[in-house]
Parts: sequence; C-alpha cells; structure tokens
Amino acid sequence: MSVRLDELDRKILAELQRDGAQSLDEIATQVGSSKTPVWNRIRKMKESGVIRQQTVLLDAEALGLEACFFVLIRTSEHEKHWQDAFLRALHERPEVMEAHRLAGDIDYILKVRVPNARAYDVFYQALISEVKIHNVTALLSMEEIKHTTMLPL
Amino acid sequence: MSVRLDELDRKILAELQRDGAQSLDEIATQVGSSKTPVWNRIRKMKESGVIRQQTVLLDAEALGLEACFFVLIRTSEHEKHWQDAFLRALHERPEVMEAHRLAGDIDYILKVRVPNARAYDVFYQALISEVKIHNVTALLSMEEIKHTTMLPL
DNA sequence: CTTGAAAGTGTGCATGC
DNA sequence: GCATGCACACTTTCAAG
Repeated sequence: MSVRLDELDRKILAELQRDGAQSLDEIATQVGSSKTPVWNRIRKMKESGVIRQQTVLLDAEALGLEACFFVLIRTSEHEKHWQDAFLRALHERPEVMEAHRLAGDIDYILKVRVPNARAYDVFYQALISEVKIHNVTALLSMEEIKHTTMLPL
Repeated sequence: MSVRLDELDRKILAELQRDGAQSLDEIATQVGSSKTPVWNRIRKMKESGVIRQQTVLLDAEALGLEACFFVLIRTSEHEKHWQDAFLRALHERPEVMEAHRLAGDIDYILKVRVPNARAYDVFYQALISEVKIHNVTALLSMEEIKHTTMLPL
C-alpha cells in the first residue's frame, strides 16, 4: 500500500493540501522547483492513488447542517449477512460522513451531520428499523474545535 | 450564519464537491446553465464563506499513516486557563484531524491519525504531560468503512 | 443572462544541463 | 533525473450589450 515519496513530493503534497487551486507555476516556486518535474510528480501521485480527489470544503453551518453527532454502536450480530446490510445502509445515507469498524467492546463509530436533533432522530429510527443494533450511544458535538483534511507529512 | 441558496447554487456546490478540478464550462453544462452565472455564484459563495477551501484529499495509508484512533476525554478541569492550553495543544498537533467539545459526561472527542500504535502512545504521553486530563478512552479503528467530505445538499 | 475578448494556465514536447 | 523555453488549446476573468 505504501508508496515511496521524497522530500519534493511531500512539499508538493503539502502545497496542494493547503490550497488545491494553485497553478503549477505557483507550486513550483513554493517548493523550489520548476513546472516540468512538479507536473510529472503530481501526475504520478494521481495515478498511484496518493492523491485521491480534488474537491472543495463547504461550511456545514452555512448550509444549515448545525448538528453533529458521534454514534457509538454495539451489535450482537456478527454474520456476514448482517454486516453487508449495515454497510450498505451507511454508504447510502449522505448524512453519515464517516464510519469506522473498531477494535474493542464498541463495534462501530459513525460521524453524522444533520440540520438538527430532530433530523438525527429520523436518521436513528430509520437505521435501527433497517438493521438490528444492540446498543447505541450518541455523543452530541457542542463545538467543532478543529477539523482538517490535511494529513501530516 | 446560514445563507440563502437556490437550486442552482446547490447543484453547483454538489458538482464542486464531487470534483473540484472541473472547468467552469463543464460545471455550467452539468447544472444546465452557462459560464458567467456559474462564475458569479461561485465567487459569491467563496466570499460569503460557504465555500471555505479548495484542496486535495490524500490517501492516508499510502502515506504510511496506518493507524486511526478516536479518543474520548473526560476532564476534571473546567477553567478557562486549562481550556486555552488544551485547545492550543490540539491545534498545534497535526495528527489531531478533528476535535469536538461534547455535551454529556464525555467532554471531548478527538480523531487522531498516526503511523502506528507506538506513534499514538507518543502523542498520548505528550498530551497528558502538557494538560491535566482525568480519564481517556482510545478507540482503535480497524477499518475505515466510509469517509466523505461531501455534505448532503 | 449572453457574448466575446484579453490575460492567464495546463499540457506536452524539445533542448541542453 | 532537472531547468528552460516554446507552442497551442483551454480556462478564467470581466466588460459591455
């Protein structure tokens, strides 16, 4: 899975993470190189999947998504059939921003963004009606202290 | 905080979230409009902060960041002085991808990305030596089932 | 909103270091 | 490998209808 990257590659990635709208010339200047090598390296990193996607980050509050919950899930079901249904439900629902399978006594954690607490309840009721879940704890975020997509290089 | 957006604005945002590298012409075609109105709306949404950042998403595993922890924190300290120090520590550490202040008996949740479990321990020891923390539970992610930055519009 | 035009950028190639 | 220059098509940006 891991790919070999040198200092220059990492500098380029850092610039792209910081601002993905920069021109090749700007990036080349920032990293102390020139257009051709920067362009070739970016192309390779896109092909190899190190760079997965170019996107914009939106302001959730400005869009009226004012509630964020972390959902801790314990299940008694561990068969493949159940898991498939559960994963499908997570992928289908756009309010599920993130989902992880965990080690330990909590089986899954979700991050869910919705307009308000009522919308969370609608989501929750729909989810438990689709798949059997043993135990759920919802943690309500009062304040997003930090949120970054910039991976440490 | 909330901004009024019409159908066209939302379609534009959906396209930008899906692929932030598209040209104005492509977006205009996708949303059934033309370059100038699309350009004006994007400019306004950048100014108003609805569009916060343009960036690239990298593959954490390919970069050797193979461990992801959710950290549940209870604290006994609730004075401003303590909180300032804690927030500063979180902002300074690049491995902290996300941090929320919660309602309920758990005070904070963090999402931390590191190369391996050893690196998490280094982070953890450094954090508790900097600020006093009452109780910590770390949840280790075995598998990232879903991870999206695309907000539901 | 549409047209259109000027300035800037991405992409690719060719040269020599 | 890298820097530089060049070329063309495409894109952004913005003024005027």
